[in-house]
Amino acid sequence: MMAKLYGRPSEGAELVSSLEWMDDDVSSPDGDEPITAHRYRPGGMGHLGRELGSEDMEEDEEEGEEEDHGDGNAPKRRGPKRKRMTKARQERFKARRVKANARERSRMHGLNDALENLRSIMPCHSKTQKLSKIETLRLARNYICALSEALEGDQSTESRAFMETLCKGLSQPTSNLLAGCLQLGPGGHIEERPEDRQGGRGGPTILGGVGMAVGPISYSSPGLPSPPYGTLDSAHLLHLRGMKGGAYESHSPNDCNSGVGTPPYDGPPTPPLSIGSNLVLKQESSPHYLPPHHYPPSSIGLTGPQGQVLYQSARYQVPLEMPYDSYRPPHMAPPQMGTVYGD
DNA sequence: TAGGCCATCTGGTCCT
DNA sequence: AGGACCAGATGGCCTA
Repeated sequence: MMAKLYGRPSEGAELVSSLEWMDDDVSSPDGDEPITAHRYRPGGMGHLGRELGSEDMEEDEEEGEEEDHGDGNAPKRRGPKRKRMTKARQERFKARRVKANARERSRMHGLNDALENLRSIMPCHSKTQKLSKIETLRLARNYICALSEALEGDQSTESRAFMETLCKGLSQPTSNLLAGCLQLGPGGHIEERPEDRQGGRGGPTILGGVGMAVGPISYSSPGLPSPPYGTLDSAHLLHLRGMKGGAYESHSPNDCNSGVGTPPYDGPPTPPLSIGSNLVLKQESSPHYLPPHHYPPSSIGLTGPQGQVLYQSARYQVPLEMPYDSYRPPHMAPPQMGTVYGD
């Protein structure tokens, strides 16, 4: 009867059957037990179509008072006698419901758009392994905390602590994605690799023990993990380096736990870079621009129980003992405006 | 097959 | 009265 408004199979469906259900005795199909929103139509989608107190939803009582249902103890329903659900009222209700559904869809799409915007400014995102909603929110929260701590000077954006803050409470796959992003760095342009599909739910463990508690990032899987893929917008982090004395300087420490005491924030001098899998770095001219850096494997926990390197970027195999700055590949110089990394 | 994630429908509540 | 927001519920899709 109803044309599908969007792609989802169930969209616009079931309304008619809901109305049909509404034509049944409202008290309950099998008795006078109170109807709550949790009573369902068997096999159908959605709830018993009923709006308490709504004229349109007042039920068909053409048989008069509800039957006894054979249970003499059942209390009689109180309140005004319900009017019959006429055809016209059904139509009105239907139209109203359709409108409400459309509004709700649109509202949820707006919410999803906002979430997508949030994803796009996360330090790490992959074309093929999209962060789930909950993971996006968690990562965003962690990102804010990590950046706040970095601004306080407690930790460097290249530190292990920064990574740990970033990974707090994230799922294993998301942590893996982060690790992969950090590992691949600016040259890590990944385009639709088949392994991408495996990095999703329950993928191989790289960062073990990263739970709600702040645990050490440690490798917990015996075999070599397959590399997670994605990209890290490390320029995000590097903005920080140039911010001392800049617009962020006045940003006082922010307690991630209390969430209070954050002064008004004027925003960065340049909009946050949003670099997807194509890694387009286009803000070299920004006064706060700093070239992307690369995390040493040891800083993101890609080591075995004995500290051995279990996973390293194929491009940059470096000894773990080397300080980070000493092995930054020479080609990590600031890219040209509009540079597209990758193949 | 179980579990996670998602889009959608739905009824209730609050607000304008 | 109508819209926004919310939470509960369903079924579909996907992956391990």
